[in-house]
Amino acid sequence: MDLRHLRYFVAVAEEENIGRAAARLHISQPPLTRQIQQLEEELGVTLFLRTPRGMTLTQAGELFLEEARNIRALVEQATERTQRAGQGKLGRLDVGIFGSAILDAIPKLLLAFRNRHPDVKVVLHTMSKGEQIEALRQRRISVGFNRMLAPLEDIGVCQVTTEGLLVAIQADDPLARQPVIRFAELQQHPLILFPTGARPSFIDKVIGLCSTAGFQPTISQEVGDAVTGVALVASGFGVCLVPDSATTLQFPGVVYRTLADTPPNFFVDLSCIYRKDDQSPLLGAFLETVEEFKKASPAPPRA
Amino acid sequence: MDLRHLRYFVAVAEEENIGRAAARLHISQPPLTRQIQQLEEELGVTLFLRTPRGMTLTQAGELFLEEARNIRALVEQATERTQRAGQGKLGRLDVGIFGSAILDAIPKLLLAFRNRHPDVKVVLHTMSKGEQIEALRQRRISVGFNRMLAPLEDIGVCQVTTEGLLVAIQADDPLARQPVIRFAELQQHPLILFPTGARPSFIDKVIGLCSTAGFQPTISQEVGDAVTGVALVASGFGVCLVPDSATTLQFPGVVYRTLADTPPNFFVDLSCIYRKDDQSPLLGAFLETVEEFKKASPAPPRA
DNA sequence: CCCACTCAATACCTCCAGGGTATGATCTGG
DNA sequence: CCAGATCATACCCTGGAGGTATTGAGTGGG
Repeated sequence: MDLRHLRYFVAVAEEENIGRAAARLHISQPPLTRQIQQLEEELGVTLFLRTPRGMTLTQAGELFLEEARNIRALVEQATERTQRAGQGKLGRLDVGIFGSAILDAIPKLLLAFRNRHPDVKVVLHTMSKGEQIEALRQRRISVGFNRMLAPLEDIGVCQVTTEGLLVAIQADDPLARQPVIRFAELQQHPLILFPTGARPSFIDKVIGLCSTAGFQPTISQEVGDAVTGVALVASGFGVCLVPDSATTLQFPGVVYRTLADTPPNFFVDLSCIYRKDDQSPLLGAFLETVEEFKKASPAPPRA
Repeated sequence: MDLRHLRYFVAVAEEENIGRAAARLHISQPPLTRQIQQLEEELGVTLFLRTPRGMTLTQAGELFLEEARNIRALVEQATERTQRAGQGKLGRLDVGIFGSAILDAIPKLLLAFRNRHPDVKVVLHTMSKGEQIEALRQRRISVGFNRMLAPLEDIGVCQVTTEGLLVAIQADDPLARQPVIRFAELQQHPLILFPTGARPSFIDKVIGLCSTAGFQPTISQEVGDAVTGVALVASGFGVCLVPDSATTLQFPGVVYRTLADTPPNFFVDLSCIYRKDDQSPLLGAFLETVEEFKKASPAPPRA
């Protein structure tokens, strides 16, 4: 049996006349007759009563008509759904993120993606940079988000945003009175650094900035993410250098100040990573959305 | 697309290897490769990732695999169900019956049919002899049950049972003291006759018997069916001649007595009727059951 | 009562597509 | 670097789907 048989059968059942059904199917009458006979023979069941006025369904034929319609509808639906899946409009995308990156860009990006592809289920997994790469290689995620990603053989990188640097400082600190702080002025303040974990990381960037400014920083504490860092600032552990987006974290007793003299072209990047060999249309659609997002976002701020 | 494509696709998806799948399908490898390519082209979707180790499904392929399995299962089920319907093992059989025929044979017969064909829904419609024939012609029923059916051009008849004749009489009637009553002894008793409606009927048979016995009966009342007739006997309206099976009707104050001298070969028949041109396997199966039933039943009693 | 009409069925032909064999291209593991 | 595995390509062949012409059967109107 063949889907063609079902199509023909339904046509004949609906027209109750082989000639008209053949016309509807854009074939001639004799092949249609044969196909129907073939179908009946294969099933071993008489589906139609031949009357001088045409064909009428038997009880078994009535039943088979229902089934045939179901099957055809299911086939239609299957192709439609599969095509949507093939275009990255249907399916599931596993995304690795790290704690404090959820602050600004990622939610907006994911929202944009959801709007474009409402039937894609996006599943977020919080994991560190190293875990993300491992998970990519094991195909447990398709995309990861992180900062300071070194290029790798099998992993592609796509920069999502660049941000400038701010300093989070206690509101009652004398320096907080200045609208802009010079880097060297931080020398006497103990630094809270993040994230712990795989190096190189944001930590190294901050330490590098200090040496450029001519001093060795006093490290007060290393913490996992920006949120914890700013919380420690509120508690008086010191100051903390954070990306622009951290300003969405409003802590009582903490203010953010611009740094006057970060080097030109300095920025904190947020990138997403993916398998270079991943041809999945879902990944393609996602990276497309990332590109759109970069275009729509304001140009990277320069310190 | 074709059911063949689905079968091939499922095999490849399960084997994850075109060569093995081809072996399983009893075809050679190249045609299978082509069929898969064709399927992908038609859908416009990459279903498999070609790796040096074989084929693995893409996300869209995974989805299509599910759908393909569903479709194939549905096709299987459809053919199976249709075949059962074609063998008269599945479907619906509308049966016309008349009130008091439900007494003995019909329930047993329907029970036997239900046991043989548990998935056939038997729908009973109470209707008179004339209505049954009309309903057969309009295909509203497929089988009718009645007595004294004259053969017709388009309607086939099949005798189900033959029964002897009894007389229902008040228990305190003097005649009731005899175990056997001769027909002529009924001469003084008013008769309750049934059924009203289309002639010839059981009524004519009873009147004929009376004339044979040499008297003109006094007609007390004509009623619709045996149940009502026996009820009137209980109320003292007279006596009522009924088929054997009426003894299942136990009314207080009514007894049944054998008639000593009904003519040889006399019987009350119960037959079923059907369209001669009805080729439905359901009808065939039903008539088969009727034949079985007749064989299994005791030979027709002779008065 | 017969002829014209309507359908389905049959006979026969053509051609494409599905299947086969042989071979190529590519990657991997010893 | 070679042997083996795996998918892809090239090419041929045959069965079957579709086409045309015709027959067969049953119906209704004149």
